[in-house]
Amino acid sequence: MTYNHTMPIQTQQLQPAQRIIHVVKLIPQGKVLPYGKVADLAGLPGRARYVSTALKQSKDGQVPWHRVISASGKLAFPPDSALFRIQTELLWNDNVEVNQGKVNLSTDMWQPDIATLVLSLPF
DNA sequence: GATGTGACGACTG
DNA sequence: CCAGTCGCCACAT
Repeated sequence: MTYNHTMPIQTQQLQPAQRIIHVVKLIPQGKVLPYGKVADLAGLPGRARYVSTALKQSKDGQVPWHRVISASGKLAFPPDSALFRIQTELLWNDNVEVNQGKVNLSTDMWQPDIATLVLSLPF
């Protein structure tokens, strides 16, 4: 079929928040990913804060939200908060060390290869 | 629109 | 390292 500009190109359309959740679900056990990187992989550069918004709204227990951390390697919650303690425990369950509220990004950050992304991202 | 609020991130001292 | 500042962007008021 020849291209007709009157018909829109058919692409897999997922809403931004859905794409964020999709990316977060790809983070393997034992690895973490900063908010900004999640946004990048979701095709939303510069929208790190939107990642936290989307995660907060998704109360789906299937989303490994605890694997998303700040770019500094620190957990994003205040150390005295309940969520901080929960996230710390979930990360330890993943076999990820959390010391002083921080994880070792050089060893524990997810670094997917291009092929994995091409095969995993439906957009 | 204007304004305020974040589970952010880059920069600075 | 850290703490503060500022830019950023989606959302709620």
